[in-house]
Amino acid sequence: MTSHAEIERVAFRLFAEKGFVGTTLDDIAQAAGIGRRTLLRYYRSKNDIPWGQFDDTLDEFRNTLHTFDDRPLHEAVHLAVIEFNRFPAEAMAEHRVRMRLILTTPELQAHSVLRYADWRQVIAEYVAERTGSDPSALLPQTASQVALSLSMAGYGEWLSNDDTELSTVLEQALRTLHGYLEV
Amino acid sequence: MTSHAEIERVAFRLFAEKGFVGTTLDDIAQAAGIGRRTLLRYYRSKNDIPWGQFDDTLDEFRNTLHTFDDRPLHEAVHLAVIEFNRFPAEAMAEHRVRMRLILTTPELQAHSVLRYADWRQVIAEYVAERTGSDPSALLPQTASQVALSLSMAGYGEWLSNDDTELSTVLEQALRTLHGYLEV
DNA sequence: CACAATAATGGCACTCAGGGTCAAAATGGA
DNA sequence: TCCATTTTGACCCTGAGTGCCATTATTGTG
Repeated sequence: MTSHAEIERVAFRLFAEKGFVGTTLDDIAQAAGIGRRTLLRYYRSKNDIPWGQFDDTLDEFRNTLHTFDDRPLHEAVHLAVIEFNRFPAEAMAEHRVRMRLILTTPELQAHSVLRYADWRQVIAEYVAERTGSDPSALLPQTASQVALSLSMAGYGEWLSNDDTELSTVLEQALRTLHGYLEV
Repeated sequence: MTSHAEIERVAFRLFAEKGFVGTTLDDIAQAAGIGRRTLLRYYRSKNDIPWGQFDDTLDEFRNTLHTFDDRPLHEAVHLAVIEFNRFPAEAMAEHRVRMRLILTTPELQAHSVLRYADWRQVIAEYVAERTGSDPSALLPQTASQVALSLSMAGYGEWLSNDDTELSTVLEQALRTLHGYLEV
């Protein structure tokens, strides 16, 4: 019996050994004891393997946003982003490995915008709903783009300091933006 | 004699006819009267073809930034971004086609982060220089990420309204961010 | 003008990602 | 146990991208 968890365990081991590019789908399939064709049914592409079940978390993200309906809009988004990036302590080590791979491998960096497009859409829809506008309008799009850019800046900082907290750097990124825009 | 301009003219015609994905490198090479191998020496990849000589514009961008050394930091970046996106009136139609292709084709959307990485780096280095910090520090990274996110939001708006000015929407995007963060 | 050095070209063969098709195998009721 | 429905993986194909190398410009020099 094969599972996503098992495949990812095997894949990450190979990525660590031979690098993402240096690992072929055949390598992963063989190491996982399944056919290459089957592997590509579990994941839409090689680039999607490191993302695991990311899409499944978006529903929860949507709910989290509505948790903050009573807060000012920008604050609601900010708090929800922080909440989205909260993981149990024992999962942080794995999350670091995963995100370091994604954010340092050019192929995966590129692919990430496609995965984050849905994430941004969740924010855009929330902002649109609260402002009575269309998700494609300038405010929802700007808010979601900026939310992503702050997350990226935060993650970069987080990955370069092993002893920082994700929630802390995301907070710092927002404060940094405030300082940058006002001074 | 083949030139980048000639190749791109041929390529964009084919992209318009058969779509980006539906056009093969063989199609382009054949239509341009060159070998596929040669085409891949002119452009690092199929994804790079729509970008033309983008990298060459970065030196000018760097200079433009220093034009605004006497302005507040965030203003200097903002003005330079607008200046970077100024094109002669007769070039705007082509620029629209180019950017619409890039921003609506998933493969090219993904690839764009790799191309924009160098653009962001120019901003990060400028901000680092003016604040006496490292380009990889949080402020330079945040500033460059946000500058890109505002540009993306602006371009989205620009592409959806044929009669808007690029400089206008970029201005609007920044004002929208201010409004979003303060209200 | 001729000739040598250097650069550009494109043909060939190869690896790898990804997708379509289909028969075999596993699964899960009735 | 038998039938129906997924799941699997083997096979084959296309297309991007790379290394290698012989051929063909191009350019500089006498």
